Amino acid sequence: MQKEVIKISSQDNFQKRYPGILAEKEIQDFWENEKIYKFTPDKGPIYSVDTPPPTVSGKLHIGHIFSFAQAEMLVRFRRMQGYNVYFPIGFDDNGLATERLAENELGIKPTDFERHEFSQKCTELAIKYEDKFKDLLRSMGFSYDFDLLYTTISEEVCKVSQISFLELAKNSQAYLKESPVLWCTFCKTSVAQAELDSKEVDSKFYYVAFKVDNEILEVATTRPELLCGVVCIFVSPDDQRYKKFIGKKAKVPLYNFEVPIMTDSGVDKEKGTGVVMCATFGDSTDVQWYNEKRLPYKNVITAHGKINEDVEFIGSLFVKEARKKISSLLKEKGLILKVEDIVHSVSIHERCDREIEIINSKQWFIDVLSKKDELIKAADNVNWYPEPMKKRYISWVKNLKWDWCISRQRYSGVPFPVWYCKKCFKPHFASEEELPKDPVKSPFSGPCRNCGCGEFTPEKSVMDTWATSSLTPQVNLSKLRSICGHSDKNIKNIKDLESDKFFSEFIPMGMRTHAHDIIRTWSFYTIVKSLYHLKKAPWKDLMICGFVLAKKGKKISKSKSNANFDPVLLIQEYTADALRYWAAGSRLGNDTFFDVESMKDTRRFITKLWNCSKFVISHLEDFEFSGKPDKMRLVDCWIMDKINKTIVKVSEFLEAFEVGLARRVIDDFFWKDFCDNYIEVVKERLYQPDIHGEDGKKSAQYASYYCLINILKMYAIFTPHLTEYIHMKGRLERFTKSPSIHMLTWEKNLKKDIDFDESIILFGKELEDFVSKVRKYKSERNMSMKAPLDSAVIECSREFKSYFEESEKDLIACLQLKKITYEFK
RNA sequence: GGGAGUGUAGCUCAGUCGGCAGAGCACUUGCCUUACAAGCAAGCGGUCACAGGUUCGAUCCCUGUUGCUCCCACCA
Repeated sequence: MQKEVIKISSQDNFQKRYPGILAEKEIQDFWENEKIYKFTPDKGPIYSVDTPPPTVSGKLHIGHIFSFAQAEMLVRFRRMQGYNVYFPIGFDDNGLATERLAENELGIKPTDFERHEFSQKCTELAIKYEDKFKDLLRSMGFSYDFDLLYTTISEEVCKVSQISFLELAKNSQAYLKESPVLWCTFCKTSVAQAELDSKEVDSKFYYVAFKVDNEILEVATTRPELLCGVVCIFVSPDDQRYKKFIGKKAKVPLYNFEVPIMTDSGVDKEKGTGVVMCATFGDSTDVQWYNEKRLPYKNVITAHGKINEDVEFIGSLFVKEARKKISSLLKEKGLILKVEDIVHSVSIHERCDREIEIINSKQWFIDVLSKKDELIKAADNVNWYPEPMKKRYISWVKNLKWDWCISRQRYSGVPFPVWYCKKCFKPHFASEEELPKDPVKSPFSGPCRNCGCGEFTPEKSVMDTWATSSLTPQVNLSKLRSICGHSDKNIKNIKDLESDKFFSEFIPMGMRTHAHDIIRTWSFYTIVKSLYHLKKAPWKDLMICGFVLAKKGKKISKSKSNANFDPVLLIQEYTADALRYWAAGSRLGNDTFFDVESMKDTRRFITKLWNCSKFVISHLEDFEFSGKPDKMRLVDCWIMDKINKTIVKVSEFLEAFEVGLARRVIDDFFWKDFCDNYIEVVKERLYQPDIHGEDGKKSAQYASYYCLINILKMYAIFTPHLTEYIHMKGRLERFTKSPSIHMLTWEKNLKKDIDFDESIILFGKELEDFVSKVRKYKSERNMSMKAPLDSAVIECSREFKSYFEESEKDLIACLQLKKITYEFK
């Protein structure tokens, strides 16, 4: 038999069930209308947050939601500590990812347009997606101030990015150089080391016969198509087998030109035949040798991934066709001694998964290799949460092999404000006043400062998108200045900001947050830029979140196979608060799984908090919140001390960015101590003041209100809609004097071991044990919890007897006892 | 090959700065109890990866082994 709906009070605003998604919509509108999260510069000390601008490449997935949610909880915590939180959002809408989106969605090719036309189409498309992103972020209850929004393709951001470039170029920290670069022949652009992935591929080891005088020197290679580009042969210096060849010349098969045989300790005697051919360029070792040994350069592979047309046998063929052709030619001539099937890993471009080549090309670089030590030291100026993530950064920096190539032969991106003299090729830069500048659209005026020539070609490359997003602290600073009415006109150098009054307050920013996959890009590049420009750390704290993995241990990507993880649908089905509560379920930095089953837990929580609040609030009708009553019952003192202790513990975890551990502590208190024990024990005192006295009711009202409001405040960072809805519908504004739960501050000055009476917390423990013992007795006998018992024995410490006596009436009522007797432990 | 994390109940994960091993889910049993059956109470369930060492005592500290995950290197 189901119970009838119980009427709580005449003014009851509480539906039987929390209305979920409807409530969330109502609350989001309320926040927006009341501008609850609006940033106002002069409201107090600023706590600024550098949030990751998501790449506009289609959809936001559950992984974004997971890490964004964890970070946002921290932001809410800071806000409720009284900080004036600067919490912006940006979108990264320039770069290859957005180009790909435009190509796929609009069915267009960049080569069919002028650069700025194609770029324009990308931007228009990006705006469409950004609106969707915004809707989703809003519907998650993320408390950004959308007025602080920036996009990386915008003029203001372009300007910051170009200023950075000019300044680095001026200081020779950015330089133009023709040299071997990592090159994607599919995307037809240079890329940086950070954009490489690797992949295991099936391949073949060809054992090829080189001739030295009249002897055969066997060389194993996976890339016989590069024979025409061989510039040297290397053997290990202590390899006895080949001692006699050192210093001689080897004749390259098919092509019959001669190359020197040299030694290098990097050669692995065990691998292949222990003889390596060095071509320009098969891999990064070739580049290293080319640089170290000053080897000649032979142009084999073109930007389009074909063999140079002048090459005999394989000219104009794609690399893989060329490989086939060369290997069959070698076979025909009996120059292949053996072919071995192998699996080896190759570098691929993260955007297209195609194999990377190394070609000679003129590009802009930012020097990082010569500053490795400083960059490693710079890691110490930031607090890494969790700490071990710092090691990933350090190992990345240690292993860097390439300066940061920042020019991309692409379309959508920040242009380089540079023109080159047609005659002497000297680069000429735009002046800071005219930024942002697209040199393709506006010609350079004035003669060449080197040769006097009047003709120039614009730099057609655009910048790596990270060259811009590495400046988000500066972008945010610039935004702050502009909303404060300070123009950026006088800012010619990023360094000029140093004298700015906002600079010292804003930089380093309070915290940066992102998932661990972009340590080598976003963290690293931002640290590079701030080391060069600002000479200080970009942020104080760096919070690094984990990933959401699909069940198989696979990364969830944007691919369709993971459509059941679509956040929009999940919010519809389970509410944003449910997703948020789930997101707070794991430790910082740890990867997690998403399983719809886990949504059951969160639904259970939401119902519980709703019902608990309903109960407490229904007993506050005649409650006046005017300080602590004189006579507080001990049980009430206990629960208040217990929640104070909980607040301290939760704050400690949040200070360490551990939202998951923090939530667990609140859950324990809320569910066990407060709901299952405290409320049950004081219930009758609230219902029956005629039996238990008006002061007993007042004491219970005070304690239960105090706990409820603090429970709501703590949960407000996790489930902001639910807690706000309770605050609103429960008319808690009567007591809090605040329109929103999110404008309240957490209890302050609760310091560990100062504000609590430890003995009363021990008493509470014994009280809980006693309640549990009686319940167990009834449960074991299949009795109803309501069934009366003639007597029960409290086994307690002697010192707590008087405490228990004071609480006897509560216990008798709660447990339906007739008599209580005591025994001492 | 180098490094980091991790291995605790069927599942997901806490925890112990060395002292009887914890939660939620799942499962079993019972219970309508003036908030909540989307609930409550109780129960079942563990060689704390393995092997040594330190210790009165080790799941925790140390050494080694091993499984898994990730980062980096490996690309001839």
